Amino acid sequence: MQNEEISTLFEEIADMLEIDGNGEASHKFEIRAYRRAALTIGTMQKDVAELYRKGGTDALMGLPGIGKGLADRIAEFITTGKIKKHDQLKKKYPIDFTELTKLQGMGSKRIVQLYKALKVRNVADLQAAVEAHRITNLPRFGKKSEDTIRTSLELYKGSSGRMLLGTVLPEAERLRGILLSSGLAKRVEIAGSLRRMRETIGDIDILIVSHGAGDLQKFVPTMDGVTKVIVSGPTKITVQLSLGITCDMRIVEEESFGSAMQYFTGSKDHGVRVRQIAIRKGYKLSEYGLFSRRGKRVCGDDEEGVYARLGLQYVEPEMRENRGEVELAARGELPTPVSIGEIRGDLHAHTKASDGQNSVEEMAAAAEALGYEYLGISDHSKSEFVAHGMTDSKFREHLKHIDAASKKLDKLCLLKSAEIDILKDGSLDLNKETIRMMDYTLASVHTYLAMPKEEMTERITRAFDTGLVSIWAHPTDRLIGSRAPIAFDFEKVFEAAERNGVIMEINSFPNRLDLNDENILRARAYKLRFSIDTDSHNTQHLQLLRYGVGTARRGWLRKQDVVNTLNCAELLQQIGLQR
DNA sequence: GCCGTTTTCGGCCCGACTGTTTTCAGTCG
Repeated sequence: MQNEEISTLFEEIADMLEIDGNGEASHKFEIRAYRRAALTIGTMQKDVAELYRKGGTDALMGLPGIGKGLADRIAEFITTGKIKKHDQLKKKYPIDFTELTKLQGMGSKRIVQLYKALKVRNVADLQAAVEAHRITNLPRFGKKSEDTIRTSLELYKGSSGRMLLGTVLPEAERLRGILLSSGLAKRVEIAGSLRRMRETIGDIDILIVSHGAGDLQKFVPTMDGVTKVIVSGPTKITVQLSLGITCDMRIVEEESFGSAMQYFTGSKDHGVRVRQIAIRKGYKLSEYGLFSRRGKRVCGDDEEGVYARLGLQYVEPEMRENRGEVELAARGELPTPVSIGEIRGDLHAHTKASDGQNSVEEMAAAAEALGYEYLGISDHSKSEFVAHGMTDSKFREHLKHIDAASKKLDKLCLLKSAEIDILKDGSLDLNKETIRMMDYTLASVHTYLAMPKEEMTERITRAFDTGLVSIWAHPTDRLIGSRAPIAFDFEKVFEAAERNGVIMEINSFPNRLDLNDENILRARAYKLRFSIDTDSHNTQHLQLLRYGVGTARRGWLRKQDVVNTLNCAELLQQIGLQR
């Protein structure tokens, strides 16, 4: 799948244009167009190349932010593997913008300044320059800048080598599809951390039951997206993908498919615990099966059988992290995690009224197509200037519009909401009268993220104590690999949420996944409920829900812990402002 | 370079913060 590559190229073109054509007014907007398109392509879950093959550039122009010019560029990449404009700019600026811009405090201007002064082309060069203290003396840089860059480098290193779940899973599914339709494989399944829905992925693991390993060894290198073969044997083929990640394909026998899935899904620690239990019960468990002491295969063709034979409840992949799940499974006390089919609606979605890319009506149609009962429209409040946040008066008009749009729908119910900024002092960014017109509210912190822990705790609890917050959106504000979570006292904040009935959001956006699994597990100690939302900014984003559901399952949340498994009437009764 | 119930031109993502300056460039949301 080439979505990520196209998105990256567009981002880089934007970065390079930023320094290339200074001054001209039209330029600014061209840059913005490239960035908008990069976001659209980078977050859509469908294969953009397939969309092009089926519908040509016309189909591409149906995507938000893609017009004639950008559609042509996308087509150019799909057919030739390059974008001429990108190549030309890159010749002028041979710099790894993609990686360098991931560092906080580094924009295209500073990157180019460092390139011109110190020949910094990539993250490694930058690291060397920081260590040699060569940055401090540059014009408009100083001690503080060097420190900021050093901190960013540390955050970067902590996440490097891994890619976002939301980037890798669609690619793994595409590869699975190719293998299945090749006629060479009877069965193909995704295993590893992808199956466990970890927030970042180091490599793709795919298990295959084949009709003949020889053919697969010949076929795999020809697959679209495979750039290099690293290992190729009868049971294991490792390849490099153009996505920038490796893929391990293991060819296993049908009779040991279940035990292989169990083994290769992991986690390592979970596997160790399960194998300890096997030993205690007089078995030996490996990827080839569950064997008796005398070496006789007892089972292995399906995973459920392996767990059952060991006297364990089946453990869902997302829960296999050795966080006590094996012990609970042995006692038959494992909670059943919420599943995606139980979700009846999405409570966090933006529209053109603020920074979304689709209209209320378009978002509603997309939600209806997913079979949802309700969709909460939650646009930004006025402090979110960049996001076209709305003033109180604009909001009232907007809420009326939502009501009118809802009346025209057969099945779907549109809910009136807002994503209201929690201001610096803990007050809300809209007045009470406006808020009272809504069905429920989301509140979130978007500014002053570096606030000290005590102040931030005070700010958040004060917002909760207004009694006007239904859902706390993307609670920690972290961005995976690029922004650390805000600092607050979990105990005090969760207690404040408890006494005000504030629901914790699990934001499904791939670079957020916030709350994350660990924080959900912490929050479970309180009487709190959760809402799994997408934070959609266009119709495509509604598809991102599965990442939030995966995260919720990693946090052991059950159906009854998640408010958007309720039907519309129950939901409004329980979370609405008029409760 | 995109977009349109003010539609084929002329808008569009502006303001605060930070660190560096001595009047502001760069980054972020």
